[in-house]
Amino acid sequence: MDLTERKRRILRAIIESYIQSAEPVGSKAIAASIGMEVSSATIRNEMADLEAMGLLEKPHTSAGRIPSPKGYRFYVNELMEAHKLSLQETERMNQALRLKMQELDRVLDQAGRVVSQLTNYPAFALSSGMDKVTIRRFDLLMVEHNAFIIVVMTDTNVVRNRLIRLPSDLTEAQLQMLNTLLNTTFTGLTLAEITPELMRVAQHAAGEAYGLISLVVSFAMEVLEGLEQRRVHTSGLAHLLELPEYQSLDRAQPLMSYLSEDSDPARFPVPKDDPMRILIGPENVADALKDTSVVVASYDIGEGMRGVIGVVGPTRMDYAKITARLSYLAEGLSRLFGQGELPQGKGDEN
Amino acid sequence: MDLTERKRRILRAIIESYIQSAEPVGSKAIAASIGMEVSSATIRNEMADLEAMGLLEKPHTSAGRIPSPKGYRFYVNELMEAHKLSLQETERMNQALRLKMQELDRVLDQAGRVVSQLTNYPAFALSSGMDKVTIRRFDLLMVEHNAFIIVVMTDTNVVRNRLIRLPSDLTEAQLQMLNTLLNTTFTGLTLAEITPELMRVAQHAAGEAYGLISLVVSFAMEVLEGLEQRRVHTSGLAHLLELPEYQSLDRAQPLMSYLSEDSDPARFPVPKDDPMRILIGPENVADALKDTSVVVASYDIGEGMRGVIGVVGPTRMDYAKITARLSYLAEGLSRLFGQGELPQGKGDEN
DNA sequence: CATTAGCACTCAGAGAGTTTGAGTGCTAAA
DNA sequence: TTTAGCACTCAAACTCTCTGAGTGCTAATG
Repeated sequence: MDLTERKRRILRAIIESYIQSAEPVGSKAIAASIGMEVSSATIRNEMADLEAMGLLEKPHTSAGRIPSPKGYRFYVNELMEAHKLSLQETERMNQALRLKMQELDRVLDQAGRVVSQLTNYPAFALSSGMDKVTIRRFDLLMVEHNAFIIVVMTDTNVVRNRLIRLPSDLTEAQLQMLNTLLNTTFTGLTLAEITPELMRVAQHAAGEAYGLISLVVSFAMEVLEGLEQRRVHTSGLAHLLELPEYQSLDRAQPLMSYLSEDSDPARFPVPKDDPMRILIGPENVADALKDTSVVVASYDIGEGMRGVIGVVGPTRMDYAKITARLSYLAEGLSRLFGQGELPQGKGDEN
Repeated sequence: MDLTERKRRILRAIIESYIQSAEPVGSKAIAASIGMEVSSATIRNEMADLEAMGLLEKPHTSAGRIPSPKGYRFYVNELMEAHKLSLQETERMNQALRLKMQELDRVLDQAGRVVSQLTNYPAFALSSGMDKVTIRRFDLLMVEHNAFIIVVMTDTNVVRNRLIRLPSDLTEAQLQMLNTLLNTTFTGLTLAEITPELMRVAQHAAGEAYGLISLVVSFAMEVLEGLEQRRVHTSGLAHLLELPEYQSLDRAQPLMSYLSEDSDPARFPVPKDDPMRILIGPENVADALKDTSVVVASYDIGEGMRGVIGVVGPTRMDYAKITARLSYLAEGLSRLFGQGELPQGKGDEN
């Protein structure tokens, strides 16, 4: 798609004006806005050309033009200039990143929330799961004569624990034995490899403490399961209602519902290769997103996992600004706990 | 407030009709609905009386009547009959409760989500924090020569852990020493009692390993802090838009925003004594809730904490149904982990 | 040949006026 | 005390008209 320099300038002016105002743009306004010595009639001719190429469209005969999805795509690929982040903006994000991030879940939630506040669009955050995680070691800590703590660590350095209370008493020696048995039998196995047969064999070996084995192992399995699971967090949904395109309930409601039912991570696009991806209108697979745009960025969470944060908005969203912020934040997050090391030297992997 | 039996029946019929339809109720409809041998004119007279008492109001002269907040209050206190839960409903809730509940945070989230799905109204869930929690014990587990796990257990039986990686190596003996020092110095203290002076003393005692002390203790402090914190989860916001009273954006938007900014738990009402509380329209403190009703139930989370779940909706919400469901769920939650014991014998306190 | 001025044409949206019908309050009779 | 009857009210829906921003086309211009 080749365009003369003038057409490019006009297209760009139209898109940027429409991004601002959400109102169809007329030839006169453009003639005035670009500092060029051409009349509105000329602009009209150019606009007709751009429309013929499929880059613009008309809501109706006597309105101005609005960009088509194809137009946005061209803008994003060729016309858009990188948005410079203000000091204020980066400071805001840095501050958000510095928050105490205790659990992965909470980090995601937090990340989504920050993005949403920063962009004034709804945001979502999800983690892509892993399915070859194994348990690296078990530790059993005696607490009282009838209670102990299971500590389980995976090969991806995730540590989880649970307190177990028993109806009967337990000796330190028993616990020790159990511990050894667990570490020899159940380490290095993926969730799928922990079979009922294996369980039966282990229970047999455990003698008296055979009931405890299944207790501990089922906890370990829960942990592995939890790591496989992908969860989505959405936030800032209410921002939708502030946008002129969602003043009509008919348009807001379906999208709103779609985004709220955040149970299914599959419905959210995940960038394949690139760290950042923009999906404009019909480029989205999901029907409910057909006339919205989605910008997603991915970041390294360490432990072999990648996190994804994204923003959903009308097709006329300010791509330059959004991509700048999103990628800054994604980078920050990568840095933050991609290495398992926080700037302050806190290695939180819980 | 004394009413004749007939007035009671009429008021109840009006309220229940309005709960269903959200449309002002006319005298004729009522005359037909209650199986009574009276004409609409009589009903009109009675309605005029009820209006004089402040139980009903008119949106405008030529419309039917709608209940006033006072009317709802009367209904809730005296007229409402307990809603019977269907087998299907209880089954649905039981199923939700049976879900694997790993972390408190997730439980809250889940509880709110279930309520919201069950009632078709937005729901919120929050935990009221504790501030006299202390650390009961520390355990340090060596993982590699330069990494160990901190396991911390509070007097409320919450167990948390973190993996720490060090730039330098560490001996088992050092770790042992550290462990003892921590257990003698920092157990039994609330967050406020862990003073900088105490830290300095301990660091001095730790000799070589003085840097590690602050690492571990600051993690412990984070844990205590986390338990003090109250967090809110809202869900099902999109349901608002399905209701006729929120078809106008002007009404939906402020409420939506209010509920979305879930950072501040203070904005959500917490029932003081009763296990269940109903706040009708202006009975709410927050301005944004002035013409909505809120139903909240609290439940025991064990560990001396109480959880709160609630539903927000228009004043005409179906109080009978909502209270029934909410209290069933709250009871279930209390049972579920109030005792620290799950039905299946899983004592999850992570 | 590209550009421009001029003009007729289009059409969504705002505003004004009209109609409709559900519902009320009052009065007089049962 | 209840009821039938009737005049009255008023929001909501509908229709009609007007307005003005914006277009496309044509003919003139450099």
